[in-house]
Amino acid sequence: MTGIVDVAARAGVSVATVSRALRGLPGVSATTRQLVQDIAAELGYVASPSAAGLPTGRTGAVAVVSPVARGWYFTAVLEGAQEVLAQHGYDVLRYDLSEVETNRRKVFDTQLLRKRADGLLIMSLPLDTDEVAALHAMHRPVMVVGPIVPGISSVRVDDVEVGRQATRHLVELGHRVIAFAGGDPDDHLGFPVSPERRLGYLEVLRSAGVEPDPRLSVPAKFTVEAGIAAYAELAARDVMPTAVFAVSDEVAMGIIYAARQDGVRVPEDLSVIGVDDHDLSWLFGLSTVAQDVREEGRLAAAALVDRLRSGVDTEPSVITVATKLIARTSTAAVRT
Amino acid sequence: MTGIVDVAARAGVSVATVSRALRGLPGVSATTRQLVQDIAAELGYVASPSAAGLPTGRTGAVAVVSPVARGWYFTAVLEGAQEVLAQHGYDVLRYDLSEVETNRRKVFDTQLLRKRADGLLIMSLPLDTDEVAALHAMHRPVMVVGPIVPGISSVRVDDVEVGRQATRHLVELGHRVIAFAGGDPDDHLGFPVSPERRLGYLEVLRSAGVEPDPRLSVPAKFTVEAGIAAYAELAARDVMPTAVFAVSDEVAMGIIYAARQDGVRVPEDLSVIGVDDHDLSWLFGLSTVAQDVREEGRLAAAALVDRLRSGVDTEPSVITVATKLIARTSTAAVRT
DNA sequence: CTGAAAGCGCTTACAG
DNA sequence: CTGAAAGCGCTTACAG
Repeated sequence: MTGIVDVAARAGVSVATVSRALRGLPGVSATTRQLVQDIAAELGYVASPSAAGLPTGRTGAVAVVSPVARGWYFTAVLEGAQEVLAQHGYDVLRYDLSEVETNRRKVFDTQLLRKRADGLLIMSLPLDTDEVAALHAMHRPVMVVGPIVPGISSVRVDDVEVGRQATRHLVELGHRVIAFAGGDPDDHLGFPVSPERRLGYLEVLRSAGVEPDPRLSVPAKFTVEAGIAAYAELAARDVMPTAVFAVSDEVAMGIIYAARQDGVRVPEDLSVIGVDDHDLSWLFGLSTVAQDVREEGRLAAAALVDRLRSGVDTEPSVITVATKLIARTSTAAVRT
Repeated sequence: MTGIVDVAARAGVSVATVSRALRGLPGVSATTRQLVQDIAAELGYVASPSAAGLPTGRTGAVAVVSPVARGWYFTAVLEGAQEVLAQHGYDVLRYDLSEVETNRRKVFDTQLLRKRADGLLIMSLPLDTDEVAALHAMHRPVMVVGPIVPGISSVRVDDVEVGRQATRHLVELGHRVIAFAGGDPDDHLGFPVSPERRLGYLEVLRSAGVEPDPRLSVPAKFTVEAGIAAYAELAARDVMPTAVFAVSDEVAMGIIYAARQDGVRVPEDLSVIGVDDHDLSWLFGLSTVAQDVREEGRLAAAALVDRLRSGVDTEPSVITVATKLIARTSTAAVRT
């Protein structure tokens, strides 16, 4: 394998000069630099990250952590992040927390990740106090996309506003009996997305003069199956809504599916709106509050790269990305 | 940051002993090993991969390469692969080739990846001769999932059989005028998936006594949009099929969408079958030839780990994963 | 079973 | 502008 000494020998200079020339460091004559670059290219030489990382402490890699391996949202964030990380020459190390406890410990093992990656991009993960402390102890730049975590920079959407946008759309269509599907009763870590979206929902309802009916709130995690279950739950209660605001598009898809199975027409009998603008949402004609998740990934990665470059650990910042209502055919004016 | 010398000092042994004890190497007394392990745990010590990698040449990471950053198929393979890679302690380095030429060169830059990763998992990528040569020159274990590449081990499904299974299902439902949507006219690299699925289609058609009509074959890449375009193309021709075999579920979704927009009922007027069993296929009632993509990822990763462990570069092997017809509601008996 | 020491391939003060 | 040399934190023959 070609090493720096091969390049140095061939170029008739020292390895120090090769190192400087190739990394664009000052103090190398233009001629020498050109020569070294040419020879490196000819030999196909690339510095070994392991070897370069030893003296510098830098790995040239960024770890991207998500709670589960898949899901539309996480892959979209990853795609955006990877795009800008690659542009800046960073490799992407991917971790997920699906084999829960083991991985979680592994990821928050200060030492491990610190030795593997220069920075950390964490997706939408409820973090407990210890974990936040571990993250700080890592002394590496960290960005989270999703929730606001005290002391850590993040890219997020305004979830209360998301709830307002969705509910306002339904209210403007004349709906007054509006259900909310979202929030996980098992979630003891206080993942705030669902509660905040619900807050916006409650707020708009009240300002429309509607007193929220607790029977119209049903729990649902962020899956299609949860949407199906939420519809069943709703149908079993003694008040039927004319519209439902689902916490995500996947939940909305489940609700639409279950409603149709149940002989309920969407949107004639029931309007359904989701959140995200999932890749396939348009296929369902799903109205939604769209967020540009790839862009969130890009912004987070860009901010991370900035901090990696500058070396200064700036004040935690919060970037809020705008969301936008997209009305399609799953919502319609209430029938009178 | 805690290093091996800290552990050694605290345990009152040499760094060599710490190294051996922690890696489970023989030649360490049980007492010493226990002591060292305890102290390492207490200090939260983890060996630096960079430092460990220098003398050994091993990085502890596997690179997973896909042609594009997303898509249901690729994320499913990644999920499966990551699962077993993580179990065996390998980190996952993720690359995609979306910023085409640059990245492609980067990935197939023998030296770079060789210095970054111990092994390579390549997804469904048409590889040209030079690239295959580069892969071999890397002298690292390589697995591909998807196509068969000469001289490289792979995990794949039998795409001709996939074509047979789908077409046989339609033939058994009485269909005789069956279209095929798939194959990319721009694909000059000869990516064989579509052609092979088409081969199975032609074969079953002929053995049912039907002479394939070239007007019933329309091109389509692996996207929903391509499915919509394929339907339009089909509808514009002067022979209308009673069924269509789409090269993937996403293409099938597009066809169903476009057909319904066009006032054509599925399955009453048109039966549609896809391939994959995409996560959301059941929502569309889509009949499909299912492949267990996560399992393909797992198998590929397991084979890779085997070769990484054994060190011997075994003969290229090909693992074929079975596919299975799932009949749902997008296909029905032909109307008489 | 254990340790001293060389070496992996780079980077970075320090001299010149 | 350039080079000699120390050092990054490990692993691995080699001795004992």
